[in-house]
Amino acid sequence: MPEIKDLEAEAAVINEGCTVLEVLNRVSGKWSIGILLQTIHGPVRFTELERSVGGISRRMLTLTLRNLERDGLLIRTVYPTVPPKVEYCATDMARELYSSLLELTGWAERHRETIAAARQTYDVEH
Amino acid sequence: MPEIKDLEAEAAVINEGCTVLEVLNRVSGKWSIGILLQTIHGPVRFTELERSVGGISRRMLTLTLRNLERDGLLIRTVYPTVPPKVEYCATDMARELYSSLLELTGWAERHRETIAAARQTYDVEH
DNA sequence: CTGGATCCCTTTGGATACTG
DNA sequence: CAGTATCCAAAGGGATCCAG
Repeated sequence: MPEIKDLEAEAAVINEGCTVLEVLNRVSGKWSIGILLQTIHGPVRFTELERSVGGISRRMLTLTLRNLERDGLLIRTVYPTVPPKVEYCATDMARELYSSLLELTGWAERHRETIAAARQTYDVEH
Repeated sequence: MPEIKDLEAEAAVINEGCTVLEVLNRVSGKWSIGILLQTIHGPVRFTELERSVGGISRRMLTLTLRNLERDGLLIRTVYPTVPPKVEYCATDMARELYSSLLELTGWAERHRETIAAARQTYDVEH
């Protein structure tokens, strides 16, 4: 069915798929987006995050912050005071990513009912 | 820092975050996007997918297909022949989702170098 | 051909205690 | 305050065998 040209396009699409997956892996963790949300309006401290991101454990907070920092989505600033003070703030790149993610929110809202209906149908038949 | 209005906006943002997470959970599996890609240009058979989506096991192919079907992203058509023939095809809703996901590809490409640099910096410091 | 069922390993994430 | 270290439970996913 597909011509040569189509196969080339197909290969490109597959590459796109890989990239999409890479992006998703950056933010698909259980807590990544929640943390990003909190840091997008300005610097936030560790303990603040621990409270505002409900239910997260210290370990996962640290791990997620490290990953986001490593991907250049978060800036970590240490103030050498006693007691220590550390602030996390989203980068411009992260804010831009967030905008793209809002696209997905739009999609979800537009199709909310269709999805619910599909679930309904599927579950009835199984 | 935030006024009342801002807190309201904040609450909305948090909800958005949840919705984004819901969407991501639909396609964040190891294979979901790869499968979606293959079914977006037309009906594809089970065995075709098994071959074209490299490295996937039968179990995961079945599971992922079921999830995508349940979310209304895939239509499963059974032809009551011998041997059986089943075709999977992306819905319009899925195609639309795919477009939104391409936004993320765009983001990734625009910031590819920045991300790599951040990785570099981070890894050197740790 | 299209799966379902089972077993097992790896990864992810939670709870808790400890430290500069 | 801001983590690190350790242990443990749950989920994700691969390999294999079986069935309509």
